[in-house]
Amino acid sequence: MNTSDDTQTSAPAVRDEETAHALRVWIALARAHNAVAQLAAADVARHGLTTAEFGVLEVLYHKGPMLLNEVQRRILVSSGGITYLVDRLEKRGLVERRDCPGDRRARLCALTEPGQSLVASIFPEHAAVIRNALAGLSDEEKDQAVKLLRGIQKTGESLAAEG
Amino acid sequence: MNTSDDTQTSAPAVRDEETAHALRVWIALARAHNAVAQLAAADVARHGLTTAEFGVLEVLYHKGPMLLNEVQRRILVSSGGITYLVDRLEKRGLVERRDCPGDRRARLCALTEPGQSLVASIFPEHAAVIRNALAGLSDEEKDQAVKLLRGIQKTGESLAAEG
DNA sequence: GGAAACAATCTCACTGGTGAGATTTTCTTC
DNA sequence: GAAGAAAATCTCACCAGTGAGATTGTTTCC
Repeated sequence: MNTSDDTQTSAPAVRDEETAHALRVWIALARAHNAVAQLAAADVARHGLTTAEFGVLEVLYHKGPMLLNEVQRRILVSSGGITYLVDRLEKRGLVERRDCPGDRRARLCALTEPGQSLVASIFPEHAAVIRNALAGLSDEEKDQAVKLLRGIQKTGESLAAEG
Repeated sequence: MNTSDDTQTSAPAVRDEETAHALRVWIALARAHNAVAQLAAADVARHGLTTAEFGVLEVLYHKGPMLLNEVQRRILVSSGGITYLVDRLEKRGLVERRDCPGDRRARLCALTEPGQSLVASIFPEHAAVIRNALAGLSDEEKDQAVKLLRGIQKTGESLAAEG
């Protein structure tokens, strides 16, 4: 990500410096995310799950039954995607749809008994994979990282919101 | 990502604490990445490009012609993916394949003249989008973030390498 | 209490990307 | 210098996920 050939632009050097810093962060962010995501994906793949599928199971495990809507927002897929995803999990008997008392448009999504015990058996191991992936950072560094990353998220999301 | 109900596990509290920290970092990393990736994708989409397509063009722009192989490693797609990606860009006349002098298995990939000027016109604007997305962090915080993220990447990649 | 705006889900055609294996060329080692 | 391992790319069948629009139900507001 070399910007040293931008000498023909009229932007002041300070701004170029800031841009260069920002691009470095973005590259580092993408690579770090990719590295961890690959480990996470490889781990859940051993149980025949994609990360999205595991995400659904995990959120239902920790938060209980939930509208499709909410699951969708939490795991960041499209409306068509959540239907497809829950269809797959339902076919495998890990999840079930229930009517939502008080709103007949909506469906609740809940773990079945087999789904419950699958997550219970997978999750601790998966958490250990994540712990190892981040073991290069001390707890203080992890706190720092969370703070910085949340700052990035916040700015990004507010920019996305305004268009 | 609530782990406070793990009281039945035999893991010591210290380890649980480390795991909880790690999970928080992983969540924050995923959300921050997603927020910036969405902005980046929306920006390049205005020119009819996906992020992967832009990635190819950008790396060729900054590093010059390159084996398909190298492009593939840099933008993190599969072998089938890079063929498909370069096919698409080639059909649009933004990129061309050339024979590699000295190795008849390999193909070089290079920007065409239109490709060159497209990237030249898009890149500064795109860099500005990234700068804005990360404007919530001071330059010192950006440096910190890069350091922490590279640490995560390194651990992740070495874990992936060993299996 | 009816109309219109809004909300939750689902359908469907499509696309970006994967991964195993095929093909061609190069490197290594005997 | 021949055989086999390794490398670079491509092919192809497949799949997860998207997004526009349809459907059904709810809320709001006159």
